[in-house]
Amino acid sequence: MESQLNPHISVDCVVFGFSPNGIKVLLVKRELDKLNESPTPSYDLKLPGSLVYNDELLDDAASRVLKELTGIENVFLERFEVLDSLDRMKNQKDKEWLESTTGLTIDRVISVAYFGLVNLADSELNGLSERSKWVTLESAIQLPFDHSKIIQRARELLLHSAGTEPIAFDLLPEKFTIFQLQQVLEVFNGSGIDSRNFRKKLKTLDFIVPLAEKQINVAHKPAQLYKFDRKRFMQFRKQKNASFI
Amino acid sequence: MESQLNPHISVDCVVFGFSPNGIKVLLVKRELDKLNESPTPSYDLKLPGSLVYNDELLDDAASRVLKELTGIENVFLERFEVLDSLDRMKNQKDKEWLESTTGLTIDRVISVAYFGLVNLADSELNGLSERSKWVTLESAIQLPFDHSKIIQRARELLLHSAGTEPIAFDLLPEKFTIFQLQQVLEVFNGSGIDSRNFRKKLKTLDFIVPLAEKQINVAHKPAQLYKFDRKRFMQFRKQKNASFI
DNA sequence: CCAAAAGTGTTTGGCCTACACCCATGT
DNA sequence: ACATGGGTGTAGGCCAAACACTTTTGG
Repeated sequence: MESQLNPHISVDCVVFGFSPNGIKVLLVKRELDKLNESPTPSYDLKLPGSLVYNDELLDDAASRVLKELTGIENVFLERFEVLDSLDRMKNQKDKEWLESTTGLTIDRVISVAYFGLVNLADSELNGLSERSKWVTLESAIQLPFDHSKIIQRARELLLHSAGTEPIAFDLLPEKFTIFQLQQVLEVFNGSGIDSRNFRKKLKTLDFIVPLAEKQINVAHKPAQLYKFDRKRFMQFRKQKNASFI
Repeated sequence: MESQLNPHISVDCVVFGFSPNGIKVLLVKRELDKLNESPTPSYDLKLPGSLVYNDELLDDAASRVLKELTGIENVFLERFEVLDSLDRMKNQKDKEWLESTTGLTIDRVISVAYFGLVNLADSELNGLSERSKWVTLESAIQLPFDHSKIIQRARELLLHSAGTEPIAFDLLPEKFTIFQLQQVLEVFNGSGIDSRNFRKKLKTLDFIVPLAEKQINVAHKPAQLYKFDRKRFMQFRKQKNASFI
């Protein structure tokens, strides 16, 4: 097993950006110059995704590809789907593009799709590469391969999993207050969580870990800071009716 | 794209067999003679699984492989996991076996795992092939590749979805008694449902429909018969915490 | 009459919900 | 002082769990 690209296995990342204006999705530019040899540079947009190395785990490949293509790192990506249709490359242009960029002969590619969520207000997103772009969900309906379908499925997942998947924590800073967590969950819910009951509930959840630290320089009583323990959450979610809302 | 085996992509099927005594899992014998050239035939057991053809959908591959290796067909198989660790072939014997049976050079294989459920009492299962075998979950703990781990994950899925997916009704006849339903759910649970509470709960569920019919020729008080209304169930499951256990 | 499963009510404890006020800090 | 979010307790309702006996049939 050598460190070379496997021509049959790829990953694709759907990264949603959360902002008060709405939800956007992160795409990357795909250069089409080499194919049609036109004098003017041309491109279209696709999901950040690529083939996987033979000695690479899928999770690692997803993080690597996202970093390489968009500059974004430290996004928690969750595997959610396997794409295996036989007509994924039905557009000859897509196949040629993939062969020209990888230097490999491509017949069939099975793709494992990942899903992530970031806060567009985060300053860390300033490392965004030139070739990547946030677009609205409405404008991501005619993408290469089956990428529009993947985005559609990820969007359904987003709507149905606010209380059972750890997506809320992807929108929060490392250290957050209970109030911040509540605000994010209220956006998913459509608003209306009682703060006293919410705090009581959180005290029983071992994956919300209090830190020996409080807010500073805030114009109110400084709040206790907490962190999210993902491992403990993964245990928690295995229980029968595991919802933290 | 020709009809040949893809050396990087496989499917594995975890088929659980339900019986009043407990749950069993379907394994197939793997001949090891060719490897060690011993005079006495020897084999061990593994999950029914195999490489996928390049022009074959994963779902189709899973059904085909299950049919070919065990003789069982018409089982609803659900995709539930992707296995991608780098040490899936850490046992050299497994790699050699796969290479000798496929005639291919194997480096890395990613496997897509499927899950299915059948009633061991069903007469249709008589087509079971000689080389396949139902074993208890306890005796399936030291299997080749990562098959024990796959079974473990499928078992968790089974437990998690017993009360939220309609899988219990796939094991019951068209007309069933509450006691029969309870027995099925008790096997999923690992046993222990209070019949009085269970009957109370069921009376509130409109998808368990009483028929104008009772048991006949039973050596006890004849029980009311019920049928399962799938459409009403689909409505029911859309609710937030929809579980009928 | 015996075996086997059918069927039926009440009590208890835990959990979720609703609800209102004082606290610490920066401006 | 005042604005802002931080942080706390209690009472009521609902639901799930624990618990035992009588009924109906076939053998």
